[in-house]
Amino acid sequence: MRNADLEEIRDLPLFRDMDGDHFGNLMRGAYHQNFPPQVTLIEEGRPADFLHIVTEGAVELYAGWNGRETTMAVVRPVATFILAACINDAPYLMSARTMMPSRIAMIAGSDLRATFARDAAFAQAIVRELAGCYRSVVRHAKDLKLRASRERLAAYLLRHARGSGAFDLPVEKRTLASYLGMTPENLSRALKSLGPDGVSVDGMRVTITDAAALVAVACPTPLIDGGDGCGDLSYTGSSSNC
Amino acid sequence: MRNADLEEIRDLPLFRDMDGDHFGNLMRGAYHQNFPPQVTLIEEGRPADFLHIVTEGAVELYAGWNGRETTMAVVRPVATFILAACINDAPYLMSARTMMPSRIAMIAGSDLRATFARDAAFAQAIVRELAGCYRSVVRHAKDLKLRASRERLAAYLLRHARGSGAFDLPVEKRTLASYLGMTPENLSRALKSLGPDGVSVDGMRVTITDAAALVAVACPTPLIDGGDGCGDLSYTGSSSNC
DNA sequence: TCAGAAATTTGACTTGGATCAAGCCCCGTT
DNA sequence: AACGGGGCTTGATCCAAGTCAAATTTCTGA
Repeated sequence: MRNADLEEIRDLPLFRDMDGDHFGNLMRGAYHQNFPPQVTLIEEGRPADFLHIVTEGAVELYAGWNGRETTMAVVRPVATFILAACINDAPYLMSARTMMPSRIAMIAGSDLRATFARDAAFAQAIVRELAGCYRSVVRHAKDLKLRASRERLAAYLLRHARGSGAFDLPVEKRTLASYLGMTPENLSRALKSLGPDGVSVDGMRVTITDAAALVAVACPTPLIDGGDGCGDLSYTGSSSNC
Repeated sequence: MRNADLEEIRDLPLFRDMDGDHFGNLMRGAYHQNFPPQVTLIEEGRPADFLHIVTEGAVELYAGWNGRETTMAVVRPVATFILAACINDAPYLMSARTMMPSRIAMIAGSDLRATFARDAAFAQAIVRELAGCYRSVVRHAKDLKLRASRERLAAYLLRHARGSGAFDLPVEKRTLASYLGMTPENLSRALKSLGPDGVSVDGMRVTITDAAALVAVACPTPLIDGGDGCGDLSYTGSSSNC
């Protein structure tokens, strides 16, 4: 594994505070590979053999049932995913596929479990990580249960407008639709319907023309939209999606 | 605090393996109180001062937004709740109220954080607990996103039929409806509509008259319905709802 | 640069589920 | 036994969102 990659991984909150030797051991037993787009990395139901870390590209976490499929999250560098399944040595609850050419590091789940039993600092980091992930899914569930799809979309746009009033959607619209729990057709119409509420769309480019009006639709609250960290569709940086 | 209660709490997977002195210290700083029904124990948004443990009765975890409200889980003895908020020293994401006369133990969040930083076995137990809770909410989200309400209801009934074909609903129907993300009216109609699919209802009593037919509707799968532990509406025993 | 494929949008239509409004039933109280 | 209240059911209606189909734009690869 390249030194630059090792440093990036070491910098993650998950690994930052752990013992250096332990980190070294963990990484010695790790793989690091390039994958083309649209490759399935993980299939739900399979035993959780590896903790995955995206170092380049982007990975979609999704779940299926009875012929239907839904996007649960998108993971961007540098971040880990499916930590929880590895810790519990339980089957993955979500599948994962690359969305573009990606570079993925894989750490054996057994090594992970052995290490966190020995390294208190690592165990603490895992605790914080998992607690953050848990809260992130709770927010997602609240979003789904408490808001209508138009409101979810409005809130999503506000979460991503951060300061500047214009930004590019981080994923294809059909993926966004799936993440928000609606059909692409409905997303398209909902976007248009938000025109009078201060949203203008051109391709992937979204401009908030009237933040106050949009806020009135979305009623954003940190208890749903807030981030202590990981989770949302475009999250980039040092956190994980379990 | 009564010795019997202490032992019950000590028996939880969360506290079982930790150092005896640490457990003692934790409990010395803890409260244990009786509450009448319909008392609000926690309001979402408040700082997470205490880890709560139900030793008797039942507690509803719910969340609100913009005048709407939804039930997220019901916690029964002996189990903890809102662990994640305490660990992260972050605001509660859910409110909690007693559903009947209940007895609740409360452990100061600061004690909790101090102890898990010092006690590796405790940290490990927390890791497992949180991983289980995380997976439980992921299942809930998958249930909401992938199944229609009739299918969710069918799956719920199968989860609770465990062996015998008849059981009593563990909560009022309106609470069940809210948990399943539908209105009481819709639940009532959905229950009736499952008649031809092997469900007969009399008040709180549900009888599965044709499990195969119901399975055909629900398509149950461990990746949504499975339990590695906590979460569901009627879960009783040694686990938690973070 | 162009052909073909994929993604998005639009339109017409259907439907699952919400809403509103009675009415019913169970149950504990007086 | 009558009363009252809450929860549950039923019926009528409405609306958000899904489905199906076709047109259009965007992207991609030869």
